[in-house]
Amino acid sequence: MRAEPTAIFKTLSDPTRRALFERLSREGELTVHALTVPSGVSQPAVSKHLNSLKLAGLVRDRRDGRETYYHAEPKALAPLIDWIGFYSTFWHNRFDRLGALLKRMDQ
Amino acid sequence: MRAEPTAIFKTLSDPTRRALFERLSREGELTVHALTVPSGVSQPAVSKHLNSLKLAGLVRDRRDGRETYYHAEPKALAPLIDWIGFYSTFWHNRFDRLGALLKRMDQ
DNA sequence: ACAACAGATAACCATCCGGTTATGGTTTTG
DNA sequence: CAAAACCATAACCGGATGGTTATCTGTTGT
Repeated sequence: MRAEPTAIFKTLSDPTRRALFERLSREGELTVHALTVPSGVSQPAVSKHLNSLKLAGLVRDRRDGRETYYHAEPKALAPLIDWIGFYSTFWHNRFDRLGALLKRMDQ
Repeated sequence: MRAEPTAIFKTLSDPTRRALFERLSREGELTVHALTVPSGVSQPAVSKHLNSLKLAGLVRDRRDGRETYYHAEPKALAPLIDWIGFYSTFWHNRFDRLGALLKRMDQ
């Protein structure tokens, strides 16, 4: 049984949500406030997006006083890479099961 | 300017649609009828999904009489891989040699 | 103590999305 | 030529989704 990539695809399909993940990937730990300011949407919207990302395993949070720090969890992208290599014969032939390969590299 | 992966994420986020792409990737050219039978949804639903995939560049079609053959366009997944490597430093390190591969493949 | 701040949740709303049935346009078949 | 087959499109419907404002809890600072 392979991991289900539907949730990851769906979570990353929203540009605002993906932008949050991108910032966290590049800048490390950030508070909700820091993420909200340049996001273009309201703070509740950001909170909801962060919760979606969290449910998909793409981010984690850490409470510190009245602030909550979020950080990206890039390993959660593995099912995506696995899917690309597994179902697309094009990539499959060229990368020989890229996902599995990268998993082995992780050790 | 990087390719916009939103459309690809969104298109692949639906399981029925992704299953169509998977079948076309594995089995090559198939008619709408052949795709409809085991899909679990109606023929118009399949046609609409195929059109979505087509708009995202993930499939192409070829008319032959009263039948329309669809086939996968796996190169259209390249922006996905590019995005993963670009925004996730975690995977970026693992993709160091991959970027060159992708560019060389573009011929 | 209290005012201000950080964040999550509730309630609501408009739009999008994936499904359906019905139908129309071509092409093949009998 | 008439009927059947293949596919696309139209029209419609219910539920999911992304946004808002309002509010609540909890924490910090004066």
